[in-house]
Amino acid sequence: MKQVFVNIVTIQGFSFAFGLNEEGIVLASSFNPETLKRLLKEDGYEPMVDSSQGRDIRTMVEKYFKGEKVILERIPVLMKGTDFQIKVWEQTRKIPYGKTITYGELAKKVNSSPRAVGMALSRNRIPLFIPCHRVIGKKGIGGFTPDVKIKRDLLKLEGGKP
DNA sequence: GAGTCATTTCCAC
DNA sequence: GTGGAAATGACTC
Repeated sequence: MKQVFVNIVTIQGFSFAFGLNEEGIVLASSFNPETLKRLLKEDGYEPMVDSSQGRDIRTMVEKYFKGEKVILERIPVLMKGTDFQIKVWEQTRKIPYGKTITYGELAKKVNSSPRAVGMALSRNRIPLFIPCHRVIGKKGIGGFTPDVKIKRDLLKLEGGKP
């Protein structure tokens, strides 16, 4: 059983946790530390809360929640999923900070349908590092797992709009 | 405005 | 296995 270093960041009312391996690659993240640990265990990892690892990533995450512009897409992550899901996630990572696109636009990029895109995004195990909160509906914010409220907060954080 | 179909995955039967 | 539903949206009547 492989060990995974888990960092938990609690700041500005957010509670965010991520797990990384010895190489510093992010394996999973979640807005609920318990959910993250469960995810890692289901994947055959042994989560170990140890903030001595991944300090640079935690610093970036903390800055991000304080409203600073941080390039999270240069952090290495492990994308595990179907070909289609990975394609959608890669496109999602290309969305710049503070910008949003619709499910329809993203669907066009991968030659698919908005519905399928939403499904792929809901299977995203690495929120924030894959900025799925920047993908919104054309007529409404769309959805978010586990809670749409988090998505709204993140967009407010990036856009600075009330 | 309401109904229908497209595309991919998950869940319950 | 199969059928319905889900982070939607575009098209038709």
